[in-house]
Amino acid sequence: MGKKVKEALKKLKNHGYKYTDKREDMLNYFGEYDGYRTASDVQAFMKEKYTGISFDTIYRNLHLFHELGILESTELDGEKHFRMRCDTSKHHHHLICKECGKTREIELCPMEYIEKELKGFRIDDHKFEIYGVCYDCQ
Amino acid sequence: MGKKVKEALKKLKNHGYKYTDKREDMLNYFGEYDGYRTASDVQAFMKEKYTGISFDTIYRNLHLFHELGILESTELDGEKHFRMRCDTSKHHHHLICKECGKTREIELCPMEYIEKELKGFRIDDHKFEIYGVCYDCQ
DNA sequence: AAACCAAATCGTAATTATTCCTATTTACAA
DNA sequence: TTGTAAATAGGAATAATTACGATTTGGTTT
Repeated sequence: MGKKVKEALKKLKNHGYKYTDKREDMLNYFGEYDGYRTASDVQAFMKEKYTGISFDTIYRNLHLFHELGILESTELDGEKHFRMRCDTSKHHHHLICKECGKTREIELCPMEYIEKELKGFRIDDHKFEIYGVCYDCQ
Repeated sequence: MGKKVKEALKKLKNHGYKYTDKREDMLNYFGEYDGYRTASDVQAFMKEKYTGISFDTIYRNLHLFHELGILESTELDGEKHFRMRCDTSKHHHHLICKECGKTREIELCPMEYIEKELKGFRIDDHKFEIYGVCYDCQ
């Protein structure tokens, strides 16, 4: 089990959430995949072992993990995608493969270079993503 | 009627599509709003005049306009948003008000500054958007 | 102006991702 | 071991979007 999964399980416990084998398996799934996965990807994986697993369980846990900062998420083609949170210390953006969801971190954040254009707007959030096809998927 | 709407109607005709009053009204709606609107916004507007207008008509025309480059689109909170295409000549990005959908163009495109990070990826597209609340909505 | 035909529209059903709800089960603390 | 809040199953509900057969209409041709 990866370090991030161990930390995530500890974080769950610290916040008073219970340990379940399903949660551990979901976390391991993300722990072993360096990219974005949809709820439906997770469900497909979980069904192998837990044939009767419910939507509710998948979605509830995804949202919980996201709330706790274990996962980060984005929306691609109308579907939410989740991935294990990158090194939490630094702000970053991603290059995302539309085939496999795998990512590469982008160092540059364009917000640093923008000041004068933001006058009058209250800025809440921003998104910078590059989409394409990674080496392995080409 | 705005210049862009006139051009759009001409473009429809040039591509062999028919003129309809519904299309003209939809185009005028976008022509008069400098920001993003959802299918449901358009529908609400169109229902005022055409009480029985169908989803199909709204969506078909939105997609057609998008295909022809009359509208540009983005996805916010799981919902497609459309706006009249900005000056088609130059690549740009947007500051988007989450309240009213109105936009401000951003001059800077971060892609210019990124080269070394893209190796091995085939780049198809990118998204740079800033979200917040505009002056009028605050 | 009448006829014709492809395009446009209506009305509604189907689809997809997601959320919600209630009854039941389970983790784990006392 | 027992109590209880959390977690889950199973399925219904919602929301945005797409699909499709039947009908109507714009615009061209006769």
